[in-house]
Amino acid sequence: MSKKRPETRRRLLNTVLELLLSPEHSGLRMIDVAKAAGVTRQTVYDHFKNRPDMLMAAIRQFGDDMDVDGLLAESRAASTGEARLAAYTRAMMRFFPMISPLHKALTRLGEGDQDAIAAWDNRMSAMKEGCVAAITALERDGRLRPDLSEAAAADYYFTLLSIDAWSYCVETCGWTEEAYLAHLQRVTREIFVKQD
Amino acid sequence: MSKKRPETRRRLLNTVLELLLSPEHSGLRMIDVAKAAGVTRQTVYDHFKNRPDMLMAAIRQFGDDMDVDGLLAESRAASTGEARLAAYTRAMMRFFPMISPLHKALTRLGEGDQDAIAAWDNRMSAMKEGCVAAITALERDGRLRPDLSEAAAADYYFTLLSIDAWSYCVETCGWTEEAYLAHLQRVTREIFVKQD
DNA sequence: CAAGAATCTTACACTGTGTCAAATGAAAAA
DNA sequence: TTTTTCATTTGACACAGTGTAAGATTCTTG
Repeated sequence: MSKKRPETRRRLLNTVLELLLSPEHSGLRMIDVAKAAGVTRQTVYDHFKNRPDMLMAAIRQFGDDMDVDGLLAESRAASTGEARLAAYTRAMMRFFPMISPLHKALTRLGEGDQDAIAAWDNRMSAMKEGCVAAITALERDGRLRPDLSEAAAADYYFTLLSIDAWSYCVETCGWTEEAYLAHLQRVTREIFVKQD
Repeated sequence: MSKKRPETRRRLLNTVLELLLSPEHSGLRMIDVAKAAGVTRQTVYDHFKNRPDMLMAAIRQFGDDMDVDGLLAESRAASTGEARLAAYTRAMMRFFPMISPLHKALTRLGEGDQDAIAAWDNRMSAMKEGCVAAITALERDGRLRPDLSEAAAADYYFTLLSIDAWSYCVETCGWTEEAYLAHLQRVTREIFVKQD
């Protein structure tokens, strides 16, 4: 059921993502995936247990195709807490334009595909660890605002790094990506970093 | 199709909300609504054109049942921009616990019920006007940070008043509602209000 | 009571998911 | 080259859920 012809599976997953990200995106039925991949509906079921399983596999592949480590390298290499915070924020802002289309596509599939959405949310919340690491580095430098606990600061930093907030300002309100990043850098500095 | 027996329609809408907000919430089929309301599936279709239409009516009723004007009175009556900003933030934080369950229920219905979700989003983004009003009042007092345009400040204030951010900190991370409100008051003041 | 409206009953058409078994076809092994 | 094997195809089928239709009831109200 899982690994018939790797090439076909690959093609199916690419097709799923393609359809999911296509502007129309009016449904995404199994038959649509099959047709677009030049294959029978049965073949889809030969490769994936069911719809949620197929979607989860597509999401996983999408994630794997991205060079996450490369994006995070600068942040991890930062020598000071402040530098790490800024670098992590910058990294996430580079991330968002890549994942935003898929994010929006997934939020509009509900009910039956709950598992797939959970898989995505899980990937997203891996970001939280980076938030914790950045705040921890800041605290270690003695530069975290004294009126904030490490946990609370990490929680709130995570909410500031919301893709929905980014999407609203950049995609809905027309901010440039640079303007949003600059704004967020100022905000995080003011909120989290102890001022001399 | 719309106005048969007002009492029955009312009962149906209440039932929809009840089921939507119930902890299990495993599906919400038309038949579930009918049974729970002690009525035939046909009767549901006698009162609502289809599923999205029914959901939209339920959402509308939910909104109408809330005393929005009462919650916003303090903000509208505020004499200074700073007071208005603080009052509006406070009002929204009183709002969120009431609407959060429905918000979560709606985000997990996708695809076919897109219209209903759009109706909800529309109601939510009415909040934006309050954000603009608060920021405008601040600007009028000459207390808006000079490095922020009125539009950009309103955009970002709106993202800070995100129910998802509230939900994450309060419901997921265990902040008290008071702590979140206090935090948000400090953050908005620091970000938007010109410091002397 | 009688008229008219709301609701019920039963049936059907349609779409989409998931399953099954046998037929086909193409590539690897003999 | 022939055989074997395995992915894919074909053409069903069962099932669940939505939406529609027509006629039979039951209720409200004049």
